[in-house]
Amino acid sequence: MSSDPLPKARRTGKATVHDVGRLAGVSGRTVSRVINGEPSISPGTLERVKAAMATLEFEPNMAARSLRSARSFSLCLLTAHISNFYYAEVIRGLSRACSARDRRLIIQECSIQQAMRAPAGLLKSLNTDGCVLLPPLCDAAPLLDALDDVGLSYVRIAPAADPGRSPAVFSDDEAGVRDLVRHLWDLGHRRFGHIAGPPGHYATLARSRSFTASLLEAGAEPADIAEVGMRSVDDSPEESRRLGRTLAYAGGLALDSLLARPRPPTAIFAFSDELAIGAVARAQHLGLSVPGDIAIAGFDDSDIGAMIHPALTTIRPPLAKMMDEAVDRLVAGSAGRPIFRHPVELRVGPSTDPRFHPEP
Amino acid sequence: MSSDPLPKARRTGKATVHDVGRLAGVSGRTVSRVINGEPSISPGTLERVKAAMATLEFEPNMAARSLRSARSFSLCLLTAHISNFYYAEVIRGLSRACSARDRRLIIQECSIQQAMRAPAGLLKSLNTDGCVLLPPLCDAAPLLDALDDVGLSYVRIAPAADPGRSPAVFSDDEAGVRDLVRHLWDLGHRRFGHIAGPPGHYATLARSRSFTASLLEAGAEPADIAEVGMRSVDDSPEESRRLGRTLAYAGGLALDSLLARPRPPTAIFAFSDELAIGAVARAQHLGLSVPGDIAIAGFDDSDIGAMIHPALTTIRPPLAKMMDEAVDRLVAGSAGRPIFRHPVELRVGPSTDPRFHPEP
DNA sequence: AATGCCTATGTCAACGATGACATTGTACGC
DNA sequence: GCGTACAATGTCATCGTTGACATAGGCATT
Repeated sequence: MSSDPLPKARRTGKATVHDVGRLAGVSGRTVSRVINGEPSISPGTLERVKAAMATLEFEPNMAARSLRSARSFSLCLLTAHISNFYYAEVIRGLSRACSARDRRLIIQECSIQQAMRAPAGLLKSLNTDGCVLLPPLCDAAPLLDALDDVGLSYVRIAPAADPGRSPAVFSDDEAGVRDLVRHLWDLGHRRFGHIAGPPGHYATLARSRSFTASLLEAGAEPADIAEVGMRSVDDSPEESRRLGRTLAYAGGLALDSLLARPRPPTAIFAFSDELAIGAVARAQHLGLSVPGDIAIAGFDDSDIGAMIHPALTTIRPPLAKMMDEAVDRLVAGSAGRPIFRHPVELRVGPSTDPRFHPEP
Repeated sequence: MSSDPLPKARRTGKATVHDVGRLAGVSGRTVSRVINGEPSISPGTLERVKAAMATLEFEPNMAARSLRSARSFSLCLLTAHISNFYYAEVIRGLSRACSARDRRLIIQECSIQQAMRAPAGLLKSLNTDGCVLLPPLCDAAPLLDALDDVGLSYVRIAPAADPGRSPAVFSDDEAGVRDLVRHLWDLGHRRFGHIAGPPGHYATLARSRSFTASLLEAGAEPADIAEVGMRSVDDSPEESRRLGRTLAYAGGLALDSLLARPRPPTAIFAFSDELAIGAVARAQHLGLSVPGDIAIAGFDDSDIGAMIHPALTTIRPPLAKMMDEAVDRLVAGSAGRPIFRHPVELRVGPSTDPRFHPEP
């Protein structure tokens, strides 16, 4: 029998730090240091270890890493409802940001109620280093408490108006809405309508307040600023899903009630592209021309808004950058980080601007 | 000093199998058996252990489980491009199916090229028990080889026409297209157009072939069946993303070329809702009434198709069920499982059926 | 009664990386 | 020339669970 300590038969074919170390002429501990980018590795050693890792196609065993270091190297998107409208961009952004930092991205759909019912269970079992919370969960103080309790770090995605505690990544929705108001005003509109978002969300508040404030500032008559809400959104996934299917209809209904006013608006700003699309479809159904008879704008810059006829005027939050910041906060920590309001971009399209599509 | 073996100070506040065992009066090993649902636990023991787990809010340490048992308890959605159109439903379905089986869902965006360039790296580092491969990767034999090489199990999502090797979850696209053809034929249409999907995907082939075959069977003149493709889709995420933004425009261009034919079609079937939406928007831009002048149908039953005006006639694959089967195959294995073609559902809407929306 | 078999449970070590701590070597200051 | 400091690396035990194997008791079979 060889006295040379050959690698023991392992269940997985994978190389371990010790295999790499043996090949590079160092201990496994040193290989570990290289993996973790610890300082005080001599350049020569670094080189040899890296070469050995490449030769053996070494990939660190995440389970062992997690077990020993009590980190999971994964982040979680925790959200009440995965919709079609901007989640693709959110998930894409998170996925890339995670890849870039060598983290896994876990998706967990979970209503506040679920999270509350079994916070210990669900939140602990997530087994993750941190969570990204998307708008539907933004104002959920109890959930944040539960997360604090189990010691999970998190980042909320929120509009700048959000006075909430705790780390958050902000978009400057207010500024975007101001730009939109200027655009509509410059087109000559004087009577305005707003289709508000789901109640209880800071984004709903932020966009609505900014719309009204900007209009007043521009010189609009208070009587010519109308706002209609949509019916309350239950956060259970089933209900949200059902509503996801009908949110556009809610936009249509809201349009109806705006048009029923004595002095109906000529320009409408909807909380989201989804509501705006419903409003556009409803207007078309009523035989109205958009934007000829009524201008309609949304928020999100969803792919879909760009595909309908007429393409929506909308406001684009830089989701990719925001997700990048979110992941960075979770990985690197938020300590001492200044609040940054990610600027949003007004994207003018034919749904408000007649110059885009000459009527046939 | 107490001789009672109190729980040692642990880094995390969490209870371990031993803590639970002590409380329940059994060994940690038995607790482990309960966790894993192993047989041959006496009912009394089972009861006490479960009670102890509840009392201590015990959650098994995933890292330790993974390390010891060489499983990761997580599944991965591996896809080239996360789009807005049906990914929400796919991810929702996977997320729930995973939750139900106590698995984590990891999302990995990854082009074939990326996967090929560093298969060892990327695929190994995924650290997952199995992968769900979505259409853009369906025909990627090299990727499947790479997955086989690293011993990762996987399930493809595919149309039934796909002759590919290996486990897959099938939807019966052909049957759905046949139903659609019957619907269009019954409405009196006799000249047809098809907007084909991205080249090289089995779904493109399946839907296109079934459309033509069903029409011929119904008695259509071969000269009155037109098909136009869309330009080739590169699978790099950047390119896909860019195309994601413009796929609807591709639908519009395709419509133009169908309308330019000597005997233009009166009914059009697009490979996807996304292409169909572009075609509808283009038709409306040209001043055509949908479905008055031209009927347009899609595929996917995306939320968005239901929101535009007119709402799309489309074909609904039961994605939630399919994702459930996919997860089940990965968790429980595919051995001896018969192929099941998930039936799809024709959903008729006003984009083909004039009875839905009386012209104003 | 001895044998075998099965059920229910326990003991022990090991999965692979890393925290805590130890050790060597080298440079620097006085 | 000796102490101190720090850089570079090694040793060892450990994270929490489970695979491999052992054991104790019960029942049936011969």
